Amino acid sequence: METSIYEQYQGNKRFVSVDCVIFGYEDEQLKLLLFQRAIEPSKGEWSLLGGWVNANETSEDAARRVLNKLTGLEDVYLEQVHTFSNPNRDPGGSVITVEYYALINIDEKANNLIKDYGARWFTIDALPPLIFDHDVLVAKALEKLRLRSSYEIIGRKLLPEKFTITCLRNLYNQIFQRQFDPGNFRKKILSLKILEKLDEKDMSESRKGAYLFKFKPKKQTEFIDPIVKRSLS
Amino acid sequence: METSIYEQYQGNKRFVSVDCVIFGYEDEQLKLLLFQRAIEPSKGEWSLLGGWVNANETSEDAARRVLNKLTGLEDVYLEQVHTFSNPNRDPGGSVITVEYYALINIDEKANNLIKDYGARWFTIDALPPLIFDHDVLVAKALEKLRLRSSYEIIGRKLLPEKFTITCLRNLYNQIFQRQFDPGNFRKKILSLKILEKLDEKDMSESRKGAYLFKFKPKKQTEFIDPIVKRSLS
DNA sequence: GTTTTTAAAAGTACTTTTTACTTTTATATT
DNA sequence: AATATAAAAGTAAAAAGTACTTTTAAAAAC
Repeated sequence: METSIYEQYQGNKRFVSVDCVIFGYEDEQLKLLLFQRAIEPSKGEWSLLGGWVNANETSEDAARRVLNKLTGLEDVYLEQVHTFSNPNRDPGGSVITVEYYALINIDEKANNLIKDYGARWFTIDALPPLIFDHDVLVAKALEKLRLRSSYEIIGRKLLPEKFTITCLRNLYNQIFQRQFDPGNFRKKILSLKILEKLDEKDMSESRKGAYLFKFKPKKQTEFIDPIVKRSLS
Repeated sequence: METSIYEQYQGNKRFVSVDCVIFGYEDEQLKLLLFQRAIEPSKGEWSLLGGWVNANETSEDAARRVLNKLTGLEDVYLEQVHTFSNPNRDPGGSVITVEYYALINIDEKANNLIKDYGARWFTIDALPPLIFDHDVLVAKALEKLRLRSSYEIIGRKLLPEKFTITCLRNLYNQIFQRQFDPGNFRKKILSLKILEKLDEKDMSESRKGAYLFKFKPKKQTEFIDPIVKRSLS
């Protein structure tokens, strides 16, 4: 099947892996799921969820496969972040890795499976030291998550089905590590008309209670003006 | 050097290549450099510039290496776009490719070298059929170029050192395939204070002549508010 | 040498969006 | 019935965006 010109390069074939930066949202905190590495080198240290890409699958297939094995979740939201190919990044061999971030709703049965693998959720401002270049991967994923969040109201996959505007705002506060103005945030979000107001209220946060919303079915009007302007200025 | 756990996976090693979407700007047109593929399969058909990633280099090194070989240019602006890993995307073998786009100034000596390789510049709205999934790669690169151009005034690498505002506007017209309002574009660009007005004028486009500008040294104030708002709306 | 022509450059008025607030509201708790 | 709380609505000023018009500089035509 492979032609001769390809054969000459057999010696240059590389290991290909995926690494997943798994974001979750729990207790009003943006969290990240980390694992204690099961194999040498650096066995036992904290790392992102990784896995090999088999010869007959795409890197995204591989990411879904490892995510599913560890959490049981299907249909996880995945976005490719970047590919790292420094031959020395992994002391175990010349591994090229394709990075993804995943957004998952922590309030799912997933947590049981996660425990079996010695995984733990960490808040993003208190991460332990990570193996290899995984701190760089985390930074890159967060950057990409911020970029996406500024063009699209993410939350569909991180929040429970019903949520308050305050809850969504808090998620954005976490992602951007700043405090959005409650009134202005509400006005902006509602002006996008991507949420549907329900008759139910959440009474846990105030006397008055806050109406619950849910996302309208994903379709048109998904992308918007940047939520956060002035990228750097 | 490689540990046993890695060795088990030798069979899953993959060919790794890079593909470069090379953008240039000439005759007020955004162009793309394409090559007639030198090896089977699909020999002779138009394709992006590609090459193998050697075991001891990063994909970016590889991209720079092949770009330098074909154009003689150093310090080309490169941005990683996406990684494609469908095992069937290349009929010649299970090749995973890391895509980059490059911005180069066509008015350079490069063109001589380019000719030796049977390469040609095509305007982006009149591309020939491309091999494999290269049309997808082109679309992805253009999308990324647009995203970047909306946050940063690109042009440093595509335009000659001295240029008029009209010239920069035309580049943006090309990138976004729309007509920006001359007055508003000028006002916006100048408000960013990233350009330095020169005493020279370009007299080729009008009686009055247009002042030439150059980019201020790259430093602060590189990222800006989106130039193009309402990503999709 | 005056007029014409051209695109550059500046200006203008209007609309929309953002920002930093204040006020009102609904309801559990005191 | 009064109080306290965060939700929700409202408001006014500033900034930014948009769709234009006017003025300007200089080459070319008359």
